Amino acid sequence: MPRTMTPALLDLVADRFKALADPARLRLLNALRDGERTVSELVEATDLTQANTSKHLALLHTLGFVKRRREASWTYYALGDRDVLRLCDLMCGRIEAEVERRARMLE
Amino acid sequence: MPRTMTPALLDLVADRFKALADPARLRLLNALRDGERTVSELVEATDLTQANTSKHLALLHTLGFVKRRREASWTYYALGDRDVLRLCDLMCGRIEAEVERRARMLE
DNA sequence: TACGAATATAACTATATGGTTATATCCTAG
DNA sequence: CTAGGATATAACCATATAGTTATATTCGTA
Repeated sequence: MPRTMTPALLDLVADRFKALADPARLRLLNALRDGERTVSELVEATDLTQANTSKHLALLHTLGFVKRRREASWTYYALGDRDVLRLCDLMCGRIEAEVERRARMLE
Repeated sequence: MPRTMTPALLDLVADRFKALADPARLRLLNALRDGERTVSELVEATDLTQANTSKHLALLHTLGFVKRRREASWTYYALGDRDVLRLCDLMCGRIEAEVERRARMLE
């Protein structure tokens, strides 16, 4: 975080964290782990409705978390870059640490 | 992100991203960059109301993003660990990259 | 051209949550 | 033990948004 966090920059950062702050969107990103998928494949993989899936994907795309490629009548989505998973991994690491800390307190 | 993202784990991750998905809380974390601060100092630094500040700090504390220490009638808050800023830096890095990409497209 | 599959969007509702005001709690001084 | 400062909590309202249903769009094909 740069020292000079203007209110505008703070809003941008907050918006991006907000995009990751939803279980449905995290499921979608996780489903893209192994490569690109069509919307229908993502619907299948995540158990979300088609409309809901499209809406979430649109948001993730706007913020660059996923990229897309049209081919015939399908849209293939893929992770935007490696940062996405790195962010999630960092968060998971925190949770693991927390769980361990709690386990140790119960010993 | 581990391969097996159970719904419960997804909720935990989402909750943590949600904590960072608010400009007011980001301001508080940023204000803690250089070390611990009392609540009143944070109120002063962020222009939030006292009640609002306390509420946000309570949430950040629950999730381990800040730690606190009571001394006399003051509560000193500090960053929970280095991950917090690392997460924000990653996000800022994404934004910078995005801005640059856009600038290049206008050339 | 008309149809159907794949995807996107619009309108709506219900819920979650950020900010405020008011009050409670905790601590120290006198 | 009372007063006052520092912090936390409660109750409330207004807004934002996730999910749904319905419809629009886009594209290949009969």
